[in-house]
Amino acid sequence: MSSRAEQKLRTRRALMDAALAQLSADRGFGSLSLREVAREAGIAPTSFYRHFSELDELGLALVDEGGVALRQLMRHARKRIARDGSAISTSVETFMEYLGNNANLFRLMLRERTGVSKPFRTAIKAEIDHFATELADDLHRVAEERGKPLSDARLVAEAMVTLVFNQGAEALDTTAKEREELKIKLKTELRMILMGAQTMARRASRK
Amino acid sequence: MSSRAEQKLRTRRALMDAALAQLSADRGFGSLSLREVAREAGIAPTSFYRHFSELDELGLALVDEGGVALRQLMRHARKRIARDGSAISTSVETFMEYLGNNANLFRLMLRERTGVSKPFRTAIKAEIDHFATELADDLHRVAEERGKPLSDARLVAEAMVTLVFNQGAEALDTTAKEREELKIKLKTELRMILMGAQTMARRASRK
DNA sequence: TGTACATCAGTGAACGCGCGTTCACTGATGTAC
DNA sequence: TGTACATCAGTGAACGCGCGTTCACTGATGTAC
Repeated sequence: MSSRAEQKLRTRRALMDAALAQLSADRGFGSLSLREVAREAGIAPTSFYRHFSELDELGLALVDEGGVALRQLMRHARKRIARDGSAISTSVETFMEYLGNNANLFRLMLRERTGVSKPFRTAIKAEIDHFATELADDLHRVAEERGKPLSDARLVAEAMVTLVFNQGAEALDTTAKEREELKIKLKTELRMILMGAQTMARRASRK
Repeated sequence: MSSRAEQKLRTRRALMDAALAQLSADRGFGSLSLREVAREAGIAPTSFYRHFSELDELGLALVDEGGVALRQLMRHARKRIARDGSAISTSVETFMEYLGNNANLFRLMLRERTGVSKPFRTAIKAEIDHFATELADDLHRVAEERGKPLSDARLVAEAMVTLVFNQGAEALDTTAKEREELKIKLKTELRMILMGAQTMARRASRK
């Protein structure tokens, strides 16, 4: 690649990093300004347009990266589960690890998922949907392997994803100690859903 | 009350209603401006300060009203449950009814619950917390009455509230048909949690 | 390898806009006597 | 009941500010021959 093209990519990255760096519990993507992001990235406001046609386009590029992180997370969790067993506990641990290592990326995903911009909501919903679908497949497969049938794996997966993401959002700005408590709560909640779904499946087949 | 004081209250209400009226799927409280709300309420921008010291103060007044709506909702649901039984189904129906009748008030609560302003988050968390506490009490009481012990009623209540509020947020901008499907999903999810919690309690006591 | 030309990331000045907030004011309503 | 004064919700002009976006430009990098 030409050094000019490389430099362009570097500036693009600087813009995305600058936007990410501004996010916090009290700062959403919606409150960023193009001028501010450019300033933080060290370029003139007008140069922004060499990389994105508007600020939201940068945001959607970040959402894409968030989707990549989610898929990595799932791959990683599967490997660990294959090694250690204990699907729920390992999944929660892996999720919380990723959360900590990509705090602002997840912040963006978690907040804009229910945010004000339709393109953001749509893009993030698609990523989470994909996540839920993979989880549903896993649940189904494991249920077959263990001979413990499950009622409505897809619905179980969606409920789990809802709980995981909500607790994740809470975990973002808490102390390590509170985070440990959140993990325990979350694991218990997930186990309840799983047990409930197994019970419902058993009762349904007994009829 | 003096007619002057009455008039003041009327203007205050007009401001709050104007703000509420601007909310939608694509419009959060954070994107409102003081000037816009005043314009919509039919007063000069400067007059706004006769009623609130800043826009957020108006928003927090709306959150208070949201809290009142939540408590009404719970009272209403209890009455209907006492009459009709079927706690989960009746609760979900009542919740969705309230949601439809106070769409923008709930929109505010649901969105700002994870929003960018700390005072909003704190105030809404307190309202939802109160809601969860009451639900936990109910769950506990019913469990005793029916002789079906429950593992960790508070945690069950929190998980239920999370699921109800998330599906509620989704239900706000859907067709009547999709909303019916959401209700069914939600009821099933709540039953799974409840059953799971009962199963866990039984297993724990068997040891 | 050297030269002439094309590309294009980054620039700085300039624009019009809606914003929050201040200020001194007006005039209807309320109150004291 | 009438009068003189106090209160205060609502006003309009004015301010400075940061914003997104346009434009014609510069000069380093890339390319064709």
